Amino acid sequence: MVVDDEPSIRDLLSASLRFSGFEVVTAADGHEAVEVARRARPDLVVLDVMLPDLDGFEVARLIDAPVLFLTAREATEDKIAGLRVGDDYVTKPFSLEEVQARIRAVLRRTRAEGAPASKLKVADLELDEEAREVWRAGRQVRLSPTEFKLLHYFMANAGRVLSKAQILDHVWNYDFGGDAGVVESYVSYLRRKVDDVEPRLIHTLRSVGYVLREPPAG
Amino acid sequence: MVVDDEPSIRDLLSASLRFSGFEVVTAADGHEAVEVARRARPDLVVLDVMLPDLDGFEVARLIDAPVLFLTAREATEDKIAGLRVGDDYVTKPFSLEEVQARIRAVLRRTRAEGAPASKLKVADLELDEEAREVWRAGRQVRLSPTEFKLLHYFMANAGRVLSKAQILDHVWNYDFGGDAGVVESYVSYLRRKVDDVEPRLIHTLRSVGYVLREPPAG
DNA sequence: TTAGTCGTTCAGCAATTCCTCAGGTGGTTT
DNA sequence: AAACCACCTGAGGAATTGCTGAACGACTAA
Repeated sequence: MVVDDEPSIRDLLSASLRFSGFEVVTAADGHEAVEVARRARPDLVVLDVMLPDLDGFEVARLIDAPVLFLTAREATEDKIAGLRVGDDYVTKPFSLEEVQARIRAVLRRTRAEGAPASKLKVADLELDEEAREVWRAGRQVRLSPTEFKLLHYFMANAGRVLSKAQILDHVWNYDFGGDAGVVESYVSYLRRKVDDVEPRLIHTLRSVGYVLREPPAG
Repeated sequence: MVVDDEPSIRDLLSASLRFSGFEVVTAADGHEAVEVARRARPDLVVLDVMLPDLDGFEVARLIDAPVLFLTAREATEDKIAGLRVGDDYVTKPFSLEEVQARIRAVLRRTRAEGAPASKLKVADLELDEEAREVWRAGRQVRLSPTEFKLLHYFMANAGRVLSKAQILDHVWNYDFGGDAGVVESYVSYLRRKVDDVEPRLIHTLRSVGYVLREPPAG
């Protein structure tokens, strides 16, 4: 369940989550959230702390599901102490990769049982979401946060062609104002760190975008 | 639904889309777009960013359908960050092939389920729109963007005779000023790259045009 | 404070792509 | 056979696109 009073944020999150295979319901304020949650029984709630009627933490108390809070970057310090065990938070403005990563982390912790491996693997490139580790050809590679998010997005969409605009939309914060040049820079960093051996996995499709995939045999 | 205030663009797009089997409704400004969309419930909206009354992004917010934006080549950089997930954009001046390719891509992403293969095949020549790959006689072939668009147009119209004027209208931008000589050049490139083995698939019909088809057995 | 990391921008260079043009080829007409 | 025509293709210059090193400020840890 996605709870936010701004329609643009609500749409952004629900479209992105639906695309990733989640079933999504939404609510625009605290009372609606409580009501919808009672009927829909969500596995997890993405909840803006700042709602027009109720405080996000109050809403969380009335709902029996783990919560991922959305909070303004300033108002964090004093609030995060109020998190229940199992909950987590993301600051606005966020990137979709960030939100989805946190959602998966919360669900993983919650559904303690049969923990899914949470490892992505393409050829001899491996990424462990949980441990935040990346391995290429048996060697561990250190990545910065943005490099990690970008590589994760590539690996989660291995074989699919991704435009620079798509990458910008998913990996960078939704309010990022810069141009696609920064994507080129980070692809360059990734190539140096994790794609400096054969077979090359990150391929440029000129004036289209990039793909991460094992090159075809022929 | 096609939304643009210039009648020439509106007609160009709606004629081309109708010919390809889409049902099309049109609108000339933002308010009309919102109204028409409410009644017609389009699966997708092709929307000029620059409208006389409302901003294209505002219109998009008021319509519950994925959007393919049409934007001027300059005004892209700062705007593409404003796309919602699932949306896409094409810069003016565009080619009809370009627009149709993007439309198909958006619809494919949106109707997540039962994704159609999106593969074209003629004899031992195969083209995968999604992966942007081309294979001839089991070998993968690398094509430039224009070569790819041209081959796609040929394969989507396999067996049909295409005049150079038709090809120019579909594959090249609508403001292209040059002559048909460029089509000859690109047909030549294609022949070298994908039609260098038997059976020959691209045939010249002198003073008529070209056809892509498997030659009859006899 | 200092050193280090990170995110971002930018400019110069490299690679690719686009298009034009002109000479050559081969078919068609006179 | 000669003249004409449509077409093919190689060459090359211009433009576009992408890559990467360098530099900057913000931030963090020691």
